[in-house]
Amino acid sequence: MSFRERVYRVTRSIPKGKVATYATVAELSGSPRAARAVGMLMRDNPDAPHTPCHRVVASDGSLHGYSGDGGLAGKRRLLLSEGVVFRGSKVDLSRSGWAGPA
DNA sequence: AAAATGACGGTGT
DNA sequence: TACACCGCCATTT
Repeated sequence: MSFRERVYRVTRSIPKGKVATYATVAELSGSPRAARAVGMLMRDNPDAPHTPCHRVVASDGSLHGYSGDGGLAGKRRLLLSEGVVFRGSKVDLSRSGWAGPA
């Protein structure tokens, strides 16, 4: 099982209507400081049917990138569509932030 | 095997 | 709050 396998697995486990930070995904994947590497893997999976990478945002709630359709704008719209609470151009992590399995 | 890259995070200015 | 710099990790060349 590779690091990426774990990352994708975590990404899939993010509840609908909530978002996880790259750092959180990295931590749940076993490498708390690998947020950067996580982002790379997300890029490889735009919006694959099994990996909702659009639910992964930066630590401050800001959206970084999105290789999927619509780019960041599309990503923001998608999250909004799932019920994620936005605060301006950033996600309200205090409300829609997901810190991992309860 | 080594160097370069990148959807990051934290700190400093 | 916004911008710049350094440090980190896994992947790719």
